Order: sequence, then C-alpha cells, then structure tokens
Amino acid sequence: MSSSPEQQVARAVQAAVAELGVPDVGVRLERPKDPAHGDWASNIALTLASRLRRPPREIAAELAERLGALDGVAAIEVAGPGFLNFRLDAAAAGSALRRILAQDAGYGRSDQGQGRRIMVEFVSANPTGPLHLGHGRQAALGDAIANLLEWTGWIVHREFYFNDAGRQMDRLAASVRARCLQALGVDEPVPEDGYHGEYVAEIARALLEEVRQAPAAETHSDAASVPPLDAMRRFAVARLRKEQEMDLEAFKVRFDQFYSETSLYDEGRVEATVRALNDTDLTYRQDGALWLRTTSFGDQKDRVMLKSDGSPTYFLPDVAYHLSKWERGFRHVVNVQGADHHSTVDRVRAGLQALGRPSGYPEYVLHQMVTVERGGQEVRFSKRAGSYATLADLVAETGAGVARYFFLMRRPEAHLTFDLDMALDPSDKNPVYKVQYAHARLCRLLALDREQDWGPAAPAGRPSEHARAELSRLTHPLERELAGQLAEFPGFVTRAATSRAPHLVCGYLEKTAGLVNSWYQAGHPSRRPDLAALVRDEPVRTARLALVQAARIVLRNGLTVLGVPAPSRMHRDADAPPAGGGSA
RNA sequence: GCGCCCGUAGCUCAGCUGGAUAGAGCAUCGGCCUUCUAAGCCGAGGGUCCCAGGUUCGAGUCCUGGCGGGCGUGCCA
Repeated sequence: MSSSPEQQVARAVQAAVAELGVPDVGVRLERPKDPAHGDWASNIALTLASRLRRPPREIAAELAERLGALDGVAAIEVAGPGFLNFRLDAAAAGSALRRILAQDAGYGRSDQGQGRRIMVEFVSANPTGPLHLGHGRQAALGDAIANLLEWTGWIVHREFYFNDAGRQMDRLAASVRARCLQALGVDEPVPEDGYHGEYVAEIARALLEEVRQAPAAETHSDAASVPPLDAMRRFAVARLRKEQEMDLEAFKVRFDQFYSETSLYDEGRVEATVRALNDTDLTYRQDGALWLRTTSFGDQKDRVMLKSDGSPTYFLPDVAYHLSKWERGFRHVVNVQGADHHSTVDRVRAGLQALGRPSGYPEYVLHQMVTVERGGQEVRFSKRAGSYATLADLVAETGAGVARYFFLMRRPEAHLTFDLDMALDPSDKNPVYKVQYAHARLCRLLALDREQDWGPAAPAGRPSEHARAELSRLTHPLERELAGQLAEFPGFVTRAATSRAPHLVCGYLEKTAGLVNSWYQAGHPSRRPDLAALVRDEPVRTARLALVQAARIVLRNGLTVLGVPAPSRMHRDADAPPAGGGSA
C-alpha cells in the first residue's frame, strides 16, 4: 500500500526535526479546524520551543526552509504562534480518494491488533428478568467495541456471562412458586425480596400449562401439585435466557459464547480457586468467614470469599470465571459493565493478582446509567418488567439501528439521556437518519449516473471509471474539505478502538454527513447546476462521482462498524417507518 | 466519611498526545425549491468551559483544594 500524502509529509517533517538535533520526537499531523489553515498542520515547533530554547516561530521557519519543496505539497506556511501549515496540491488531495476506492469495504481497517486474541464480555445479564435499557447500552457498546477491535486487527471473542447460581436463583424460584399458587387461587404473596414483575406471572402460567400437558401422573392442578422449587428455577432460567437471546437477536447482537456460572461449580473451578487462594498467605478467618486480603492490591477493604455458612460470595465465582478467561488464552479482556458494578473491579483484579495475574487484568469499560425522555419528561416503559424499562420495548419503538446509534452517541462514562422524540423523528434532525440519508443520497447519485445516457463518448460511471478519475478536478472548497474529511476515517477507527470509544465514530459520521449534505446542496440544480455531481462535463463528473463513491464507502463503513445499517434507499412515506431503523 | 464518574450555549452533548477565534445537534429567528428526493441547505443570535489557586510560551484539557450531581461503599448479585 502506498503511503498517503499525510504520511509522507509527516515523515519529511520528522526528518527535518532530526536535522535540528532532536531525533526522538514523534511527529503527528492534525487537520486544522479552519480550512484556511491548510490541509494538514503540525505543532511540532511549539512543542520544541522550550527544549530548544528558541521562539517557536523561528523554529517553524527553519523547518519550513529545510523542508523546501515537497512532493504533492503546494505550500508550507508558518502561521499563528508557530504552526506549520501544509496545503496539498489538488492531485495529492485527491489521492486519498483513490485509496478509499481501492480498499472499499476494507477502508478504515488496520492491523494494530496483529491477529492477537481479545475477549469482550458484555451484557452478562442475570437470568432473572428481561433485558433493560442499561443492558441495551451495554449490548450496543460491547458489540461496537468488538467491531472496532476486529477492524483494527484483533481476533475478537464475544462472551455473555450469566449468574445462574446463588441466592438470587432461590428468590426467582420462590417468586415463580408464589405466582403459580396465585394462578391456582391460593393467596400467596411474592416474597419481599423476590421478583415482582408481571413477567414472573407469565412464567408461572407457562409452567403450569406445561405441567398440565405433561403425560406424568400428577396432572391435577392444585396447590399441592406445583412442581418442586428446583424445577421452577430451571424452567424460569431457561425461559428468561431464551427471552434475553431473542431480545439480543432483535437488537442484532450475537455472542460467540454464553458462559454459565453454574458450570464453574460443576467443573470444580470455584473450589479450585478457593484452594489456590488459600495456598497464598493472603487469606484469613474472621467471624467464621474466610477473607481475602484484597487491600494488599488497592481494594478499599478486605473481602469475604466464603461466608460463615460455608457458601461463596459472588466474588469467588467471579475470580474463577476470570481465571477461565486467562486459561482459555485471553491475555486481553475488555469487560463492559454498568458503573453500578464499579466496586467489583478492584476486588476481582485483587483476587486475580493474588494468583499472579497482572494488575490491570481485566480491563473495564464502565458506562453510566440510561434514562429515556419524551417531551422533556422521563418515561418508564414497561409495566411488565416491574420497575425498569425493557430493551425490547425500546427497540420495538425505534428500531434496532436507531437504538444502537443513540446508545453509542455518548461517551460511556457520561450519563445517557435517550431522547425518544428525536429517536422517532424521521427527518435529518435525527442524527442516525442524517447519516443514513446522506449515504442514501450518494447511492442515488450513483444510480442516476448509471441510468443516464451521457452520450457515446461518456461511458457510465463504474468503479473502474472512478478509479481513473482526474481528481485534480475537485477544486471547490467543499469538495476539498469533504475529501480531507474522508481521509481521516481510518484515524478515527483506530482511536475509537484503542480508547474503546465508539462515540468518536458517531461524531465523525455526523460531521461527514454534514459535509456531504452541504456539498450536495450547493450543487443542487436550483442553485449552482455547475457544481452538481451529474454535470455534463465528463472529466469533472467522473471526478465528482469518485468523491461520491468514496464518501459513500466511508459512511457505509462507519455505520457498519457501529452495527447500524446503511440503506441505499430511505422510504419517503410519512406513515411507514424509515427503512434505516433496522427494526426488521 | 471514603472511592469511582460527571459538571462546556436555553436543552442533550462533542472537544484526539495541552495549541490558532471553544464546537455540533435540538430549540429560537431570518433567507433558499425551475428536486442530482428540500426528510435538505445557507445565515444569525446565544458561553464567567462549576469556583479558587497552581504548572507553562499556551489550560475546557494536567495538578491541588473546594462546591454541585450520579453511582458505589453487604457474610446481596
């Protein structure tokens, strides 16, 4: 792959800096916010000022002089306090487009991960109820982070861990039992610490129905014949897990593996973890319980591993679970969790460190809570779920694509207000549609070009034609700016991947879509027909269609990384939901 | 009390290793259809970047101390 003009300039600056006697400074170019400052800029002179004890402008001037004439660079300017601004010539500015066209669906991918394996664990909901909005944010985040890692050269494993053991399962079973009895006319309240949602009653009804249809002996339905608690627990867990998987399916999220907490016990992993921890000198008995000295590793207080009744706290299977990740060969693990779990971070890591695993293992992305607003008021969705809003309700209302995008728009550590009015707005006010519509609009231009008879001298625009386009024909400032923006896409993907920040891609896409719309609109036939993409002038048209094609590729690739569909058409009917919602 | 996260325009939020005049969307106001789909575009107004110190050529960004909000701080998960 030939290097981009940006990379060539960066290398040249690096060399010039080395000539000044500073060989060990990395030079990275940035794109100036103000197009008047050129295509690329370097602040290297500013950063070297104190080290060289010289005024930054003087350093910049000397660098500019040493750089002399660079291939593809039309002008080098010293500006402001000491910036070096580089203005590419039209051909170089267009050359980025050629790379986009050549790489197509691969544009934005890189090999930073070098084929290393990484696990992303996310959602990991307990099988005690439907998935709620917090899980939705996690599902969108985890899947997008996983995609970003794949795009940057990692082999990614998506895993869902579920706690199907422990006290909560007893509470679930007891709740189902109470609902069964209620269905049979017995006045039996759901336990105070049980699950009160309507869905538990649904489970109870389904369970009774199954019992009734079973060929077994005791088919008469009365209070004495409800199934044993253990059967209720198994039935409820299976059903809830199935339901969660359907919710995830509707949300277009897939996992490579669902890992059961119970399996940790069945395989003796919890027991083995206790023994291993006991072999260290970091455990002690107090008040009849077995403690781990997690404070040795920065935890705020020591934690109980085994309660005084001999049963483990959730902490122990958590450590056992993460040991299994390590044993399965995952040296890189990202756990996506709600911030309400942040207290587990220190203790799980402490447990792992006690057994010799590295201190930063695993990595955590903790996201803040989600609230939904409509008309400026917080809304609660589901009566069915009891106290919280379900993901399924939200997805049914907005579609998977919109919901995913809205969950990804904000940085994970910021509270997320899900604005339903905006999510349901079919216009470009809705950021998802803004991006999707820009994409569809570009697709439409390409289609129109294929349909149009431009005359014998002008073959219809095909990808091969785009590749041969004279990109120096892209001279309009809006075209230059859009082309420059498209060149930035791979950088955003790598930055979003390494900082586990899909929202950066959202921001990038909205900016790009805005530039697309501006350019498109500037060339609207009612305004400046000479700026339209589909002009008669064949070389100009081919160049503009190359830009169209490149922008289309970038928008599509960006949406794809986020797990949001990139439709080539949007529906115009006021009644029908927009095509891009991905709710199908 | 202690720990983590947050505090930027009326609202929801971006702001890359500290850099040029602090940005976007929504909302408000004013323009633009002879449709490459106006579900759009152009423009305007709107800011003590929570406060106070510090670090330096330069701080929304880093450090310290406050203030305000969220979450956590179980032999619950």
